[in-house]
Amino acid sequence: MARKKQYNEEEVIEKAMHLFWRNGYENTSTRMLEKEMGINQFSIYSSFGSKQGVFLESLKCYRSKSSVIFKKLIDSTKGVDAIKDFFYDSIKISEKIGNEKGCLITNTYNEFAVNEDKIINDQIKIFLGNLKGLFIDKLSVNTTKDEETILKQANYLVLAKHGLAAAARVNSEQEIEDYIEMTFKNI
Amino acid sequence: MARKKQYNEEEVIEKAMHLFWRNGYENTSTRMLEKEMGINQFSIYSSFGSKQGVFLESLKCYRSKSSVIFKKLIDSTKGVDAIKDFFYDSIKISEKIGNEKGCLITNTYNEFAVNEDKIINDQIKIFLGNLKGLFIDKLSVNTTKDEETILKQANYLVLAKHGLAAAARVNSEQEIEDYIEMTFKNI
DNA sequence: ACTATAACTAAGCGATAGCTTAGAAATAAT
DNA sequence: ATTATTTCTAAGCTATCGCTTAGTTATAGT
Repeated sequence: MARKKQYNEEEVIEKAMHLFWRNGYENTSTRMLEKEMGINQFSIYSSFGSKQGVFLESLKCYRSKSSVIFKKLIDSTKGVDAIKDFFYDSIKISEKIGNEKGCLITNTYNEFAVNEDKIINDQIKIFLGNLKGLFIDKLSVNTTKDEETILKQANYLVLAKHGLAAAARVNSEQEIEDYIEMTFKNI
Repeated sequence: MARKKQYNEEEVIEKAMHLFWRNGYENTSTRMLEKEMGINQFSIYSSFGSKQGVFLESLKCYRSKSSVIFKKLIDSTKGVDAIKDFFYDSIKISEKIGNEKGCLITNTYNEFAVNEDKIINDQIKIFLGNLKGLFIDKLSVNTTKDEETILKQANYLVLAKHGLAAAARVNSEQEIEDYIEMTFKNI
């Protein structure tokens, strides 16, 4: 009964994700989005409601793109080494997904820690909470460790992942490898 | 021959520093600055030239406020333990300086890694370069370590400091202590 | 007391932000 | 072919951004 959409919502969100990844949330304007996504502001707003809506969909897209390495981590029986692999994988997947550096989640965490937007911060908290849960699972493979140690190490690893994402933006491959190896020496 | 300034530039910059610390650079407007600093936009611009000028002076103020713990690190002969003390001190001084959380330098690093403002990024690079140099000095107290190990460990510690600043914003005192202890376990 | 000069206030500048809307264009059902 | 409905384009809305300026007020030197 009516005209069809001339764009695919998943496709344009992927383009938006790259823009947010490169520039951050605040430094991405709706004009930049309409240029990158290839559709008009009207279409953006009718499909996603708001700039925040586009961003939340972009986060969803990011999670879906990186689900491969999460699945690998979940399925692994290697314990701590599975987490170490995950650290290496997370660098590789960033290059693969979009030839971008760092991690969209960490960038968002850093940007919104100061900003405070409840909806987006909740998303990040859920994401990091899940990550910590996964780390706890893998650390628990070693049954000689008590619960307290496991919790400490999981907290440590989540924060180490932040350092890794920061490193990935500017440091060399060798430095990143050094950082990962050093991190797991302490576990 | 003329009227005198009704404000002290150092005093108003300290107020600006707190505002930038809490909100970040982009999320601090000149209207917010004039309210917090207690002076008119005209006065801000005649004293500091631009918003960036106010920020650069705020960074200078931050460095001067935290110089105490840097001096302690420089003067110490305790080697690696001096760096660990510095980690603990940096948490304490953040509370002392302004009852603020995290680290203005790290916040700035995170915000401008995406943004790219050459002058401000240079300031951060200098700051982090100096920090790494200090870490190398202290690690070198242990003469059994080869140069390569020292460089790796210094890089690691600079990145660990990022994780620490992130942790300081949200985590509990106990979690922060755990993180620091874990970081220095194998150094 | 007068004057020159700097610091003050408050209004406003152009640019850009997120978002909306009026009207034209397209299409599935009749 | 007509119609109902949705998508599209392009212009424009209000708010806020960093920054400037016109005009007033205060003060040190004469």
